[in-house]
Amino acid sequence: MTDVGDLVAVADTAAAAGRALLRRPSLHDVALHAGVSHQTVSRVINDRPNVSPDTRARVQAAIDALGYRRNAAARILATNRSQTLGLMVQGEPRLGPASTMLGVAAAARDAGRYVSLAVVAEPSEQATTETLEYFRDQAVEGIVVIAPVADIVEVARAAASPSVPVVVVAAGERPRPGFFVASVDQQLGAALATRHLLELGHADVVHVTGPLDWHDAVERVHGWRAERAAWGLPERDPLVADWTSAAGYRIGRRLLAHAASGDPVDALPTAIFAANDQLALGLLRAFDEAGVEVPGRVSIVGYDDIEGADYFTPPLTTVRQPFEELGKTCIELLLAGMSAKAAGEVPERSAKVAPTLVVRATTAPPPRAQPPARRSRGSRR
Amino acid sequence: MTDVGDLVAVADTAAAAGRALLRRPSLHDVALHAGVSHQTVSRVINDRPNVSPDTRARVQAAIDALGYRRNAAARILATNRSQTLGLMVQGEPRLGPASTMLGVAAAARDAGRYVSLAVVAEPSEQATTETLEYFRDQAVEGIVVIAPVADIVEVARAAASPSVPVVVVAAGERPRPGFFVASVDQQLGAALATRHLLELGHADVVHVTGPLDWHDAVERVHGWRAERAAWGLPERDPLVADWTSAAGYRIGRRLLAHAASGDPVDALPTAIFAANDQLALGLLRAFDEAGVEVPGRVSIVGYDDIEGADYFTPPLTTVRQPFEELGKTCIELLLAGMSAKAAGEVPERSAKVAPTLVVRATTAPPPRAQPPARRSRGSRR
DNA sequence: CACCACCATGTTAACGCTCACATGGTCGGA
DNA sequence: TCCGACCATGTGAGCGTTAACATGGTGGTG
Repeated sequence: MTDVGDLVAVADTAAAAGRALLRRPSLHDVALHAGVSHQTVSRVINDRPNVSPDTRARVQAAIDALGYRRNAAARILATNRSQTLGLMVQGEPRLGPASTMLGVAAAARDAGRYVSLAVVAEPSEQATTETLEYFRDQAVEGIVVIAPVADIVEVARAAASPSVPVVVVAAGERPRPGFFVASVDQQLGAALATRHLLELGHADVVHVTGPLDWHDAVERVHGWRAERAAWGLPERDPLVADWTSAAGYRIGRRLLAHAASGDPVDALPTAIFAANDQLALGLLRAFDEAGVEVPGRVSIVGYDDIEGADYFTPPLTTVRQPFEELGKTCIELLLAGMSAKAAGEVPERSAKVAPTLVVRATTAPPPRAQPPARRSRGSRR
Repeated sequence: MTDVGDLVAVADTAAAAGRALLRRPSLHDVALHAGVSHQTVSRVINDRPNVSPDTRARVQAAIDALGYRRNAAARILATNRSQTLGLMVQGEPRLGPASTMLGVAAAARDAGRYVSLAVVAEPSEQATTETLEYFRDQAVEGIVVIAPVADIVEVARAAASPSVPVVVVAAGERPRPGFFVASVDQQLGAALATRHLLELGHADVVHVTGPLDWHDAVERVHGWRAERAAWGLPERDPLVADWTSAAGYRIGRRLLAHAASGDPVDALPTAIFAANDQLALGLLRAFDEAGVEVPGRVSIVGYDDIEGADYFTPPLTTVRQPFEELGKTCIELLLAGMSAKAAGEVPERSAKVAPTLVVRATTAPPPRAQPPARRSRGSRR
């Protein structure tokens, strides 16, 4: 063919806009316009050496004049590299995952990659597999899985093809070759919360946990356990709940009821670490209704620092997670994995970002202890 | 070339997995394997007529045997249709936008489209333009813009190429040809909240609004205004805040201070409609501190129904928005726009989804009104 | 002065798919 | 019996790019 000659003749005389309606300019059009070969144009747009400054300028001018942009599909086809990363999230719009998503997307774009988003509604094996196929069809070069629930990780891990690195955002997973793990250090966060309470002089800290099929929940339990052990406290079980305020409230009521029953073993604890802010809110409400003072009688630490936590009654001491940083970390791991793969290595790595404690007004020394001259007696209450 | 012959010979004997390491099978490989032409294979995978059942089955078998999957890039290059939708969000992970994102992604996938995600950090013209170019490079066929702030919409509208339909998620925008608008009906939501308070017998309803460069905030003001007008109440201005609890708290304090100053014009209102739940939380806190009873002395309605709103003290009456449905609506509009464009039309449309009122415990009849023959004293505390 | 390296540039062939058209066989009606 | 319609299938070109290799000119070195 073709009428490319005509096209370019038009382009030379008419405005670029006029042509755009006809067809987007190709490398070839630019080449004709600049009086060079398409390969030279390719060299210019890819910033390759061995092009004279003069030619480079002329080509650049032609590019600008025609409003040329490289065709991504053609490039992908020719290079067999899609420049695309898959981002898979489970369909639960909690704030953390959402923020992580945005962090991932932003970091990916900074790295010059496209991001393909896929939502998997239920954490079933089938849904996960379908999603991975969806990504495979796009020839994504890496996948980020934001998977708060354990099952989904298992499937992702199993289905991950060896050639495509996967970063999973999930605390507590072990990295494997080609399978990276990024997470907020939930153990640290939980330890921070627990330590804060212990340092205030509390004899013990109770933990109200989220559902135990969530990684984050399990890790927070670990962190709490470890910190208590470090202070020489005996083993004890957490109170298992879910993430809702209703559950927090229910547990608060139960605690109050047991304490009222008079059994000293079941006395109302002086310090509670809740696995998220909603739980803390439910506890707060239960205690408020019962006239139990926070933090006078019992101290509470939450987790997440949700919007508004600073205006709970009282403002909540909690743990804040650096989600954007987490997103960035995901991409870093992925890119590292990709280039390592290209170099023939198959590394395994994990990375954690550190949460921070935000002290507000739900924590104070226990009723009868005096933290300045710290000296906790064996007895409690 | 090629060693395709060898490849397929291998495929015939070895497992598909063995070959995959060498090269992903192409149409051609499948054709060879099935003993037909590549075009016939193409017909099968595209479900086109004029293929005998027998052949179809044989081809299908070959596809399965080789684990063939169509190469998206090649298809895009050949058809000049990317099957990709751009999803642009502003980098603020509030819950609404996040849920909408997931809704969009899910609906797009159901419609067989890929979703390319881009985050624009600041709502500047430059950032927006860059994002649109990023999409243009991928030849997206439609764009969803989740743009809570006015400016970004303007830019998107201006930059939108006529050939790519744009759906903007923004209340109050006017659709234009090729520029669709999807939104939660914020005016309705605000009216619902206002009406609820008025129906309880309150003489007036004050509105604490979000920042007025947000569409949603402005629309809620409109809805509140309209409902008050419908009840024959005189015009009045809203109290402008932002979305934070701190602002709600500050406004609550100001209201209390004015009321304490004794000027009857500035008496403490009996009913407040807050533009979101965080604001409502701040108000709740201010009133609680001052010993002003909610809902005894003043009723409050929030907006969003954030997690935990049911365990505020007291549980918050609020307005819930159907974000997932909104996401679906976006895709419907976009697909309709795309096919209309293909048919040569250039429609303009908008669609709204309806929020619902969730009545809980922060609303009650006003102190002296008697809908259910209640009779409370004017004094407080 | 011959030779080779090196630089700027061009030429050609994929990449894997779809589209438009070509081919050959089958069947029914004139 | 012959012809055209229609069906099943095949052929070839082209989408816009990159990769590999080819070419011709220039300059430094022995």
